[in-house]
Amino acid sequence: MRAMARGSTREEILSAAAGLFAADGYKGTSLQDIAAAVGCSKATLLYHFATKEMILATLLAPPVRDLVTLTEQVAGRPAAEAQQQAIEGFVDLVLNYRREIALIFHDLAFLFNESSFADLRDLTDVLGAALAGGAKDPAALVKARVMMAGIALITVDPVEGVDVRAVLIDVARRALVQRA
Amino acid sequence: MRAMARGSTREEILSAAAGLFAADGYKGTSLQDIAAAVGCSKATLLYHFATKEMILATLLAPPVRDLVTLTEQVAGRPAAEAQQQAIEGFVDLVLNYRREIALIFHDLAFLFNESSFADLRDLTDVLGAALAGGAKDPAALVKARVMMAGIALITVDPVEGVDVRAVLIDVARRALVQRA
DNA sequence: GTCTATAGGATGATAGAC
DNA sequence: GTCTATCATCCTATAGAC
Repeated sequence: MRAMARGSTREEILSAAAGLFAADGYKGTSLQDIAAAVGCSKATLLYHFATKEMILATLLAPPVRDLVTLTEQVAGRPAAEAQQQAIEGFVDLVLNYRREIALIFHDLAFLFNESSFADLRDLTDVLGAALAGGAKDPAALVKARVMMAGIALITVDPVEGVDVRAVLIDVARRALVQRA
Repeated sequence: MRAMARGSTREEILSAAAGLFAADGYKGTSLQDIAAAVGCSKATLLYHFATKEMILATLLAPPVRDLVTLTEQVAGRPAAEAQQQAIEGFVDLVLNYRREIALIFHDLAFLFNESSFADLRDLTDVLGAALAGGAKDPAALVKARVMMAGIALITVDPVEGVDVRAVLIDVARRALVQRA
């Protein structure tokens, strides 16, 4: 047989890179790391992809494409309908591309896995339990985590003209507190 | 005067590092970058801090300390009371340490600022508007962003034994959809 | 298409003068 | 305490043989 049925080198590179980027982040992964995982040389990587960043761009192209599609679908619909569709569409998109999205947040994993900050996970688990309001089911814990992460992430890009504190508390209560 | 009243070199290093880590991430910031920002040599940095990681650890110590305090405070209280306190306490903690928390998520900023992915911000803005359900006020947009980020971040650390999709859709609806 | 070899530069950290 | 000079290592990317 001339070539292997599965996985041309190019696809093996993408697969290995996806795993390494998700585990160690983009900057935390070197061409050497990818080459070792694939079992080829760095030069081979750069034969198939012009630069390291092109590997990342190729990996992220499908989720970005789906995001474009989703935004097009919700555009111009009645607000309430668009909202429901945006919620379900975004959740599905995220679940379909877990690995690609996880690599965006690699520093989080880095921190949680560094020995010096190992307690962090325990701390957030305790806080998550409190946020779940005593509910012990996994669903409540997932919701608590979603809210912790979401609140933490608004720090990346501040918003003007709002009482951010009040808004964050409100959205967390809506999401987490049982209605009477 | 023997020494400057404000900012010993050590504190100038911490201040410069905080800004650079937040902007470019921990791995994306070199000792050289910090030294240039402070106006000293790399050797001076490493006189004050044993390693680069020690600079990060020093920076993160206060928020971690506050997180410990918060978890202690909610521990052993009635669930409903603990929940309210956890929500407010966590929001305040995040707002108090915006910069320190932002550095954890630097890859996000990296992606959004890379020219190849410049459209991403526009896309998420459109999706955020849809998630806000037609509401135009900044508060609704903040809530939409919180939910997008929170949902995206559950990919970092999957949960077992739940219908994740259903839970995510439920928490997003609770947080975002106006009640009748 | 894949390799070895290497260019050319940045990195974290150290040694030792002042 | 701060510096210059340097080490040893890593990095992305290229050149050229096969």
